[in-house]
Amino acid sequence: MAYWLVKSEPNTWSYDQHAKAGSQEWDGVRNYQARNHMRNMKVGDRVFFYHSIKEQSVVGICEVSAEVHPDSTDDTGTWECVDLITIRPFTTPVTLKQIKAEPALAEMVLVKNSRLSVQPVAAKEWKKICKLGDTDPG
DNA sequence: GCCAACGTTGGC
DNA sequence: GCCAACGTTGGC
Repeated sequence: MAYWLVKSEPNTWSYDQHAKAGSQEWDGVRNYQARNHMRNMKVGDRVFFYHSIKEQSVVGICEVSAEVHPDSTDDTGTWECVDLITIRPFTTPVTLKQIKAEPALAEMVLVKNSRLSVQPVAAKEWKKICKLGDTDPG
């Protein structure tokens, strides 16, 4: 099983909104690197949900509920997306500040390339962040 | 609100 | 195919 991280501005689409929506397309991604990561996602992979801009913290865990398929909001046929379903919110959201302060997380894509909206997460990083958030990693 | 970093576009 | 210009993102 692989681990990932997706980003969203909570003003545009928040973890709570996604929780209410159930299994839901992760649409609107218009970046080739991000799309390529989504192409590699498998059903059951775990995904961190990160709130950018205002909150700047990892707020919850999702699971891939459908493999990559055409993005219904794109009529050019260029862009694809997966479906995600929320699993559990973090007991304590883990802030970007905490992540940057943690040497074991210095190599995270979130730190190195803050603009990439869909990114891989190493198993070690996954465990570490779950621990920081006092949340079950499974 | 500013600005740095990154990705994309388009002229040559 | 290169590179300058532009737009967008997101941390500060």
